[in-house]
Amino acid sequence: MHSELETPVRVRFAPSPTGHPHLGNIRAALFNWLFARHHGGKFVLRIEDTDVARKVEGAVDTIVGSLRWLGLDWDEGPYFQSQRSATYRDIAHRLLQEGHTYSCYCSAERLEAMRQEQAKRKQPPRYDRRCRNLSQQERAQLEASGITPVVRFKTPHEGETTVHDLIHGAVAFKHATLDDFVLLKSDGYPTYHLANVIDDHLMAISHVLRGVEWLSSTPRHVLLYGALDWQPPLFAHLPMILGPDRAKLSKRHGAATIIDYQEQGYLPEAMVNFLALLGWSLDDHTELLTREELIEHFSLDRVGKTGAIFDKDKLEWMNGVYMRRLSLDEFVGRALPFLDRGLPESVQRPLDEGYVHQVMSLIQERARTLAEVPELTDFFFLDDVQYDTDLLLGKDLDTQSAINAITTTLHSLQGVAHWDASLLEAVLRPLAKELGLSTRAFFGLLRVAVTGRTAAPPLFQTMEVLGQEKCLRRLSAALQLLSGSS
RNA sequence: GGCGCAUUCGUCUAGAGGCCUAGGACACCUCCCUCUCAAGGAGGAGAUCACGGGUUCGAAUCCCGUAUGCGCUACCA
Repeated sequence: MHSELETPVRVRFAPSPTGHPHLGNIRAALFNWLFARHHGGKFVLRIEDTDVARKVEGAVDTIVGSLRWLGLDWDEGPYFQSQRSATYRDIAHRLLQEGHTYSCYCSAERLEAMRQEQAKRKQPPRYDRRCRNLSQQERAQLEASGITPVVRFKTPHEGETTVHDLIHGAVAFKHATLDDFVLLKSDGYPTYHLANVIDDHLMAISHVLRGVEWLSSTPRHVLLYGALDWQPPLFAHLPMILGPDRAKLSKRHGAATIIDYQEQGYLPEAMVNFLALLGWSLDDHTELLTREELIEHFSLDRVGKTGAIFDKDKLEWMNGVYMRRLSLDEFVGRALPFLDRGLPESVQRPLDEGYVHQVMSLIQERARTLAEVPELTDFFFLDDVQYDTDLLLGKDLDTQSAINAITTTLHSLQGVAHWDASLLEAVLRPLAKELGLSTRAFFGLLRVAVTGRTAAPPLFQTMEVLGQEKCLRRLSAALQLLSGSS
């Protein structure tokens, strides 16, 4: 075991481009990044694209895009394992010469049949090592038949390997429960086990921080390091992020990729804060931490062991907090793309920036995500508002008094010279009294008339932003509606 | 089936033998503020610390079993 003082911290995020990175992957990336930044070390990005068949087009772009969006900058890479085949072959060759591996000619069909047989007999499915002790002659024969072999590792039959995990402590695995795993596939590409060990060593990775689903294969890696006579890195297996059903998070659980959250209007800084708290905590009360605080305090010994269900409600709350903390300009800048995309077609583009500013100042503290900004504010941008006439009438407001109230309001507002919130309030509040209506009923009526909805930003400010002309027009329209229905 | 890991309020978590009649946060409920909605403030409900045995004067914390969940068990990563 080496000390942290002598070895510079180098960690890596090594996703495979077999799909878009989901929250679990990204959380692993975040922890690696935080660990690197905390220790002043390096964060390396490596793409593990050794599975040609499962490769997904565009996945690398999403990986890069996700990291960029969250601000997880890397110091080296991306390295692509698909471009390092020669290295893996060389080292596999060395392993073969040193007697740590052997070629296996078994067909997929035979392996499948073997596994079925084992399952039937309730035996653990494991390669039966048929090719491990082939005679020279048998080997030559198989070689001549044109079969391209895979290369397997000679796992010791006896003994055990103990993995020293920084989070879980010592975990022992009996060699008898491991099988002769494949190092080189018949297509010439290495398996994860080989490529991962070689690259981590060659790239001088000091700490491997990865999901706990890798814990079971770590003894194989440790065995490989031993065979190569290399010093293994330190391991830390991170707890899993679970779906609401407590199963490993996947596409089945709906929004699982980080890009989904970007589209749903979450702020990257909120996302980082939230993800950091999934499996890590500072103390018994701190929930909100800036990126700098996260870097300053992050440590492996405060990483938990238990899988965490992703709690979207809490994310929403946290996102709201971050949205409210933004300066108005900043908020407008972030909301603009969502408005552009989310507002009805009928709204004239480009949006008037000054007007957007005024509107945004009214809903900044009300929105929990950027994606809900358009629906929260569309009435500010539309020419007319549609709503159910019934909304105008409350429990203590009949049609006649509503008509009366709006008519009076229209009169009072017609001549208002300085259309601003305080003046509107100065005019309308006394009016409620005159009309014998509660402010609740009266302002509620006006709110529906002017915005088309029962929940909106404060009435007077809303009216100020909407402007005199639009307000009067909508008030008149409400009057029409009421007259028509009576 | 085998191997491994995990198990504290619905959820995220604090807790590293006495500070715990278990703390915080989200969600939920009530009240206050109030023109509605948010935000904010004050309260509330919510966990026999999976269960059973030990160890100890004393256990959520240590040990051993059991149960449950999850992961791995591929020429996937």
